Amino acid sequence: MTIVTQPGKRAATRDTILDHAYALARRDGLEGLSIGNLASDVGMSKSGVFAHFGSREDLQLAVLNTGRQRFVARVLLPALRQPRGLPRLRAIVANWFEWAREHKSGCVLLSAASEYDGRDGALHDGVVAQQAGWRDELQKAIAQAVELGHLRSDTDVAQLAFEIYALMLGLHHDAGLFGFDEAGQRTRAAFERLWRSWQP
Amino acid sequence: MTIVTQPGKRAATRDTILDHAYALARRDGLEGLSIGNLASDVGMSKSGVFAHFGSREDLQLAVLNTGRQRFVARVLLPALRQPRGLPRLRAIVANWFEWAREHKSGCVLLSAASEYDGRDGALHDGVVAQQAGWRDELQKAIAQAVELGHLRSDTDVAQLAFEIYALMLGLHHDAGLFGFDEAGQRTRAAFERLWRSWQP
DNA sequence: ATATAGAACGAACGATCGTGCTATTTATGC
DNA sequence: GCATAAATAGCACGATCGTTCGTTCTATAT
Repeated sequence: MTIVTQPGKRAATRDTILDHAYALARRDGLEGLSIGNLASDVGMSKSGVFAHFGSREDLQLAVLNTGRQRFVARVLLPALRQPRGLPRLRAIVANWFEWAREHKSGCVLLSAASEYDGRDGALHDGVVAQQAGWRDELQKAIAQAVELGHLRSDTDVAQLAFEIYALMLGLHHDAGLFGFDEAGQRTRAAFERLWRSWQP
Repeated sequence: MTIVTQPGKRAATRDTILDHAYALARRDGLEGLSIGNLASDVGMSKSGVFAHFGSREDLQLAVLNTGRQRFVARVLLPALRQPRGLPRLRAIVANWFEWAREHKSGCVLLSAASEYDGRDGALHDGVVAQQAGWRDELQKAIAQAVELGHLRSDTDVAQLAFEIYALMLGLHHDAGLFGFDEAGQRTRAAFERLWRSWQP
């Protein structure tokens, strides 16, 4: 036989665990994630799950990384297939909007940001790195739109990135507490105003 | 003697506990708040602390309420001494800005919003009520500014409230992760643009 | 001063936490 | 098919969790 039966058996199980862990962390946050809970959710023993990560903190870091990967795959990568400049930037925002719709009941990345902003340690560092990296991607897309003349040439790139991010925070916040539909409308209206005010 | 020595001895102790609990919850969130930790922080026994609240959930609700009271006292009440309309609205934003500076290492109300947005129960309901109440106050102040002609007569009150709130979320977020100073600048710049675009 | 009520303590409970360690099962390489 | 290695289970540990209960201390009222 030997299609090298399971070269990634370990990795596959780990992915399954992370899949469940991600779902649990969406509800309870990374701090609310416990190995016992996760194990019974996956259908494994506590020690079986534990062996894949070595510590709870490493598990949390892995879940954070899972969130990062999924966000990039859902929001950034599809947008990179759009032409540089405003089309790509608007695609990022549109994909992000859909991400928020799919994650209105809890986003690991955002809850991690508020869980670890006031502490220190590996998770704090991981969250800051993730957020800084995403902000950087956002700024790159904005800068290209400025260079191509799709946005006003005096656009403050970091400022616009901040405002875009703030609106998405507002969307997540209101969607989680008051429902997605109204929050989505407000966010759309705000973005239209935002694009207009940076129009060349 | 009898100056009715301590009519509020119980209430005073409760306030002391809540003061410590509020500080701990700023760091660890309401979900990270534990009675044992709190007791040793206050310098009391676990059961002594527990007796003041009856359950952990009631303690968490009391801390949430403490946060609400402090926010109102710090942000809303001083602004109510300003004349109605734009002055009052700007005072609210300015006080809120200072609140964010003082709470850059963690705000109970905001972390509670992200901890309980995807669950149900008394804490979820409390958070939603608190947030809805604050949004309502914000809208009241905006509506007055519109009525007095300080803002464009076609201003969408709920929309402006959403955008103000989103900017403050951005401030909290960036201040916690990247430092207050830059986040503060961005927020100020965004507000100036915001006021201008709703100017009559 | 003494009786009474209130507040805080101390110990214990069952449960769960993260983390080791040792079997046992399962999959791989010859 | 068998030896070997990897993956998972089982069990136990110390710690901490929220909660209960009975006791002790403190402050009030007579």
